[in-house]
Amino acid sequence: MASTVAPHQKQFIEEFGNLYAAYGLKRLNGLLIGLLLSSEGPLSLDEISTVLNRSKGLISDATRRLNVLGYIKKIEGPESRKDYYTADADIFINVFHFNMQTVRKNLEIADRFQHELERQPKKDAGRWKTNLSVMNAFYKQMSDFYDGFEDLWNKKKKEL
Amino acid sequence: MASTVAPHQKQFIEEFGNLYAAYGLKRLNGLLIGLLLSSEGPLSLDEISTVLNRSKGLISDATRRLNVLGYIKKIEGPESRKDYYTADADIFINVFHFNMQTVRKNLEIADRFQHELERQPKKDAGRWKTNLSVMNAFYKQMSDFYDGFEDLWNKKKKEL
DNA sequence: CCTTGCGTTTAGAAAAAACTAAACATTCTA
DNA sequence: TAGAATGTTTAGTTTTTTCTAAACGCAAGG
Repeated sequence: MASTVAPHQKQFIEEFGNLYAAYGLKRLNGLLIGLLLSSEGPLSLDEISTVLNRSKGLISDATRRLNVLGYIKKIEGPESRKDYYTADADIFINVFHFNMQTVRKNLEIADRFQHELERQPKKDAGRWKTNLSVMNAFYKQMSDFYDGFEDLWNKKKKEL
Repeated sequence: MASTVAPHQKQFIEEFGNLYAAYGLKRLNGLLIGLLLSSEGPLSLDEISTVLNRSKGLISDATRRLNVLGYIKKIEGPESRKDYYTADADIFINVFHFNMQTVRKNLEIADRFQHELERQPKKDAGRWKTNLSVMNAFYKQMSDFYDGFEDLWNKKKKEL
């Protein structure tokens, strides 16, 4: 497998890095995922390390984490005892699940503090109360929407 | 206005800080927004600075940025020339718009590189091509969903 | 004008994150 | 069983981010 990469693949990888960075995630994770998405076959640690120009230890750590998150997959190398990595087919939905968690967390917080304020009614918390119910309504709707989204995607995926 | 804060408001503020941090955004922004959401009236720079225990310069900078993003609003103080800040009523939808941008960016990238690969057909880019079309389909659907979400929310907001 | 009360900018300190190089552990191979 | 090829852990360095303290600028009121 080539340890270097064509110009527009390089560009794609960079875009992914930037995307992840802009999103607050680790730039390196973006680079890694961009690389695996645009590579024909699975890549070894050393290959990734060379292309991305990072030390082996760092890549070892990054791949392990991304593997746990379900963003990339470890492949048993056929011949040697090398590990090979490839982008998980469900990577997009898995990243989406991460977002979903945040939405659920928002909803949970709104709920919790709404109950808190009811249980122990404070004067001068009118604004807070109002904000909590808007927050609750918003993330409830979003949560429902996300469920709908996932159902639809699962159907569409079968067609592809 | 009180320069200190009840225990469970403190807790709410912390939750918001953690939420933002977990999302990759600045923890301080979360704290600030949590504070404003749970405060009865607008707060001055100095009050925010005291409650969050950060220097005035830092808070000055943070508020200005959040104001530009539309997450918080500057209120003209009636008596003095102090600036007062409050959480924008549309804060949740505005944060949502930020996500939307990322989704659109993903879609744009998928599109762009699909065209790139067509224009200049590489052999051994089968995997990349497949991934791009999955990516395209995924973020297209998500983009559509987001539009639908926003329409529905605008309707629901009128009821509240 | 001079002073006072405010928000902003800035230089640099402190803390956190990203990264490297090297030691280490494990497993295969000869 | 020694050597080679691998992935992991660790200690420490570099880079980036966050934050403070103080200087600054500007407007209002005497």
